[in-house]
Amino acid sequence: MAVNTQFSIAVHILAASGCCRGEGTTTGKFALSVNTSPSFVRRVVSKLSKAGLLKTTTGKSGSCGLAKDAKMISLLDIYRAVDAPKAFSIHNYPEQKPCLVSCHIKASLEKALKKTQKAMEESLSEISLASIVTEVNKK
Amino acid sequence: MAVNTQFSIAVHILAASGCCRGEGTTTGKFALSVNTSPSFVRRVVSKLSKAGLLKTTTGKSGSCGLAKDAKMISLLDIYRAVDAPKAFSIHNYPEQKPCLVSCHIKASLEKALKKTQKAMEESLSEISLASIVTEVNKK
DNA sequence: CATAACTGTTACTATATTAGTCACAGTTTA
DNA sequence: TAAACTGTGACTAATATAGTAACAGTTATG
Repeated sequence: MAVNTQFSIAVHILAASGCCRGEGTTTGKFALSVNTSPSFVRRVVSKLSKAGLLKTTTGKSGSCGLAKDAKMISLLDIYRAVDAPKAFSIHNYPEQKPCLVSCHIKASLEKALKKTQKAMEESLSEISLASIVTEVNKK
Repeated sequence: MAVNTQFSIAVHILAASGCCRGEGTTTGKFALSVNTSPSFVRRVVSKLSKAGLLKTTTGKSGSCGLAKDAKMISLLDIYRAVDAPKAFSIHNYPEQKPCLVSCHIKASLEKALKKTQKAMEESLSEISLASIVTEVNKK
């Protein structure tokens, strides 16, 4: 379970908010659709709301709706909103002085992986929520 | 700790194997350099060995050495050798029949994320172990 | 005005993945 | 034959994440 699924849950919630206009788009309904607890959904919704992707109204008959056009929301926006962990993590440890590798590998690796992270984020930025919604509706 | 650091440790080990020719490249030495236990290093070494990236000799004065030229080893090779987790994981749950999104989102998302995973792997394949070694030696 | 039905948030528990440790079998050199 | 390696398996510890419950705050509606 130690794998972050918030990103995919977030996409699900946003897609549902985009598709099911009119019907009750509440965290309770989402929880059923995603098959998790309303509380967990609310936690994700809260992040999306703070990131300006989702607009929520409180009170009775409160609901969730996209804050902007689905075309204007990329998967990268969602990725950042839930602040998913980096693709790679570099192990951290004190440098062992006599060892050249031990002292310098971290910087070298970080530099290299920054490129990879960027490649991934660029790819995410090219996929819009709208394309996901279209795909879902097509079937 | 539920973050996979084996990849970066693997790179460290391979870099050390490339740099420190001659000196004792044993799992014990690596453990000091990486600041972890010899046993854990051996587990990673074992994977790298099976993947054909590292050549080990057993017995007294056994050691580790690159199985091929550092130029011929990409970070993608290493990534695959330690079988690091995918960049994204899609949450799994039973489909909720009446909900269109619940039934179709998974396939749509998988398709989209496959692109991203591929972008990441392509980026990794463009970085060679040799470039890391050069970087380390430069300093 | 009271109640019902939402969101937003905190605190706590359960679970799964990963690293760390120990132990020992197998191998090879001296 | 002993010493010093690799290779593995079993077990424990640490930690990130999901799951759960409880409650405060908000708003529509009778």
